[in-house]
Amino acid sequence: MAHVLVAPRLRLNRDRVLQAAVQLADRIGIDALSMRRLAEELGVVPMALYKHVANKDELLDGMVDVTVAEIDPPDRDLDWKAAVRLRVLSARQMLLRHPWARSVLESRTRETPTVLDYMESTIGMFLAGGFSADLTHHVMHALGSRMWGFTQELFDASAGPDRPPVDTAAQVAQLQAMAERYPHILQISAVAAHDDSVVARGCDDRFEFEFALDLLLDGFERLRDAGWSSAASPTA
Amino acid sequence: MAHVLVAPRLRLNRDRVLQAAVQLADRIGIDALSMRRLAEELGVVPMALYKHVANKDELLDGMVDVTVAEIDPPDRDLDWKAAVRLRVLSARQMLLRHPWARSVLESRTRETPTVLDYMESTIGMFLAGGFSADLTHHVMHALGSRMWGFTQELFDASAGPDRPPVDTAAQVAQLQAMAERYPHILQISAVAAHDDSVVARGCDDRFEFEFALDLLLDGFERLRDAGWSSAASPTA
DNA sequence: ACCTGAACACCGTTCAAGT
DNA sequence: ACCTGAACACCGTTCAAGT
Repeated sequence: MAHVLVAPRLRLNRDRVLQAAVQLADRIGIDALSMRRLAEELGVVPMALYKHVANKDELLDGMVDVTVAEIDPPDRDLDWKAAVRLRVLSARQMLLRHPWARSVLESRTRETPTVLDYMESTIGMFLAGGFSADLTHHVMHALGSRMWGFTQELFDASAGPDRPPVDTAAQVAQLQAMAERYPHILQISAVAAHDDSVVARGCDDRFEFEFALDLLLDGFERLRDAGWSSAASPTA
Repeated sequence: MAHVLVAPRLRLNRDRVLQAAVQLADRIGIDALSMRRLAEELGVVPMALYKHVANKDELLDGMVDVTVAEIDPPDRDLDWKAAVRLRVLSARQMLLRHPWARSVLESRTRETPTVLDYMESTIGMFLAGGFSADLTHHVMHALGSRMWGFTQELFDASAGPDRPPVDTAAQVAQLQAMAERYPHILQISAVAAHDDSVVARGCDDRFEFEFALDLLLDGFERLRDAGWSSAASPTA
């Protein structure tokens, strides 16, 4: 097979395994990435991988490390708000390059050094911006996965299976049924329908992401300026 | 086996299959839930399930429907903010009952009627509260998965495998290493350390959730009162 | 030190057959 | 109409053996 010729039995090591796994996931998706498939890709028997990663879980942890390390380091010349904003958007760019990384990042519970480094420097941006440790703690929680450049979108059409093509008559009938049962959904979808596609298409993902991010950052700033403390919080 | 005696061959139907799947997932977790295991639970051969759900994906969609239907309907006597708040917290309660539902909800891309109903009525709360369709659209995106009562927490310790118990000497050494490399992480963790456990424990999940939720709701209100429109948005 | 072969205990799903 | 049996093409991982 082709890949045996392309990769003629270089000695494996952990890094080669992780790099190959990331590239393979980029190409065939995370569901199709199995230890067996990865081994085949490397021209090696499945068990050979287990010398370099303990098991599949550790492989996934390693793949997270590779991708998180791609996120730009903080820009020290910017104020906290611009710095956080830019960095989160850099994380988002990384996720656009590795679409599978989101779900893997979500399912990980192991704190690898690379992930801790990322959190450490992000926390540092808030502290340097005059946030108390108390407020920074809650702000980091509020940021949550947005720190990694993603949020759960309502329906990520691109992540799903391709819809079967629907003929125009059926589409019209479907819309009429929708209009009756889900008038509000149609109403707010129409706002975003810049082009011909009628429902839940053409939302500007970047706009939505920055809208929520800026709403949060503005809220954080307001709390900081008001001298917010969890002890005096109205919701406590 | 016990379950054969307990469930002596009632005729299966889609609803019995879904209910059994939800209960089984509550008990053994979503990873352990297989078509084969579920069939065994129902005292039936695996293939018998395929008469009632097309495949595993449809089973998961059905399980989402069952749990989403448990979320309280909107309280019409409350103003929009209190109503949204209460409902999202009700969703959160449902997720505490069915911890597996979060990841399944995240991975679904099919809009089932139950899920659409939930979105429809949530959108309705904002529209009734005087939000424009335009703003409601973006507000729903900003809410994102928080609408379902969850957010990605930084490290969900409870979701991970049990940590091996560490002896005190090793723990002290580990803390010293952390203090050197991750001073900021330690600093904001200390704030939340109410009890003896030292790092990343004892965060009040409900407090964190409401902190971020209220921050967003307040931000939404501010934009509404300012007559926000995406056409005039500074980030556009 | 690194890789292999054969095996184990699982998956989801199809197809043809039973009642 | 509903359930079964046998089979297919996959998984992750262990263990003992090869070089």
